[in-house]
Amino acid sequence: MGITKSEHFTDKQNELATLAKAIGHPARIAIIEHLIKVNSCMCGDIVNELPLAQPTVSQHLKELKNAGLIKGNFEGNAICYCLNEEGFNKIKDFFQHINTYLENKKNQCC
Amino acid sequence: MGITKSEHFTDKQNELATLAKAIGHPARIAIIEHLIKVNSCMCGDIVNELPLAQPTVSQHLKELKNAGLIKGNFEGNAICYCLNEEGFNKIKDFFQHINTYLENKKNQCC
DNA sequence: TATTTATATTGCAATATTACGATATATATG
DNA sequence: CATATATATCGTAATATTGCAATATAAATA
Repeated sequence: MGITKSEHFTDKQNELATLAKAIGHPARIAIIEHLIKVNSCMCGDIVNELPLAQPTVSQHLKELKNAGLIKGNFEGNAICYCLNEEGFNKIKDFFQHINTYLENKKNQCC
Repeated sequence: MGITKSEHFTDKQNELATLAKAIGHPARIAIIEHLIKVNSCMCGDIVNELPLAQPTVSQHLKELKNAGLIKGNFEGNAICYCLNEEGFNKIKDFFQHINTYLENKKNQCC
């Protein structure tokens, strides 16, 4: 059906899924990596950096913004984007939990 | 178009996107969390744990397996699933990179 | 205010994902 | 081998995502 039954899962699970899903596209990975590289930049720079049309990039930026992974400020008539710490902090705990588990695990069946 | 132009991105970017996408569903988050909680378990336990039909769960398990995030072994006539360290290690570096950046960043526009 | 520049939104076609009933397959055991 | 149990696959409907051309909007400046 293409419709996720999110009402059956916890808020935390849905939130993590939303964050991971937002990261789950190569164009959005590329945007995140570019923002790390240059610290912050104009939206137009990202459009030039990616092999996608401007409306497509705008859409990807919107998804990252909605997920809380980036934020943008008007700077003149352009918009300056950069990473949003809040969003990444939410995922951090999840992966730390997993890593701690993986480092200490024993007696697995596989 | 619903078709990701993966040929325009690096292998690394596509790989990370695939991993994040696999995590990007609450049912698959629930599966990962359950496997951490019980260390390893029969496929049937996961089916009982989730509010989804058996074929749907089977499909989610397949996606996690294809992404390299879980693995399964036959144990009698059932299958024992557990986390696959390899997959999670690939994401780990990405997030560590981001976290290191976020902890040291300065002079952002936003 | 008119123009330019930068970004967002709309509308739509192509493709992907989610979900599940029905069914197939694989293993264990009688 | 027949049956039971566990899991996977198939087929299909509903919905979501991706991508872009066309267009709208917002801010700066002439």
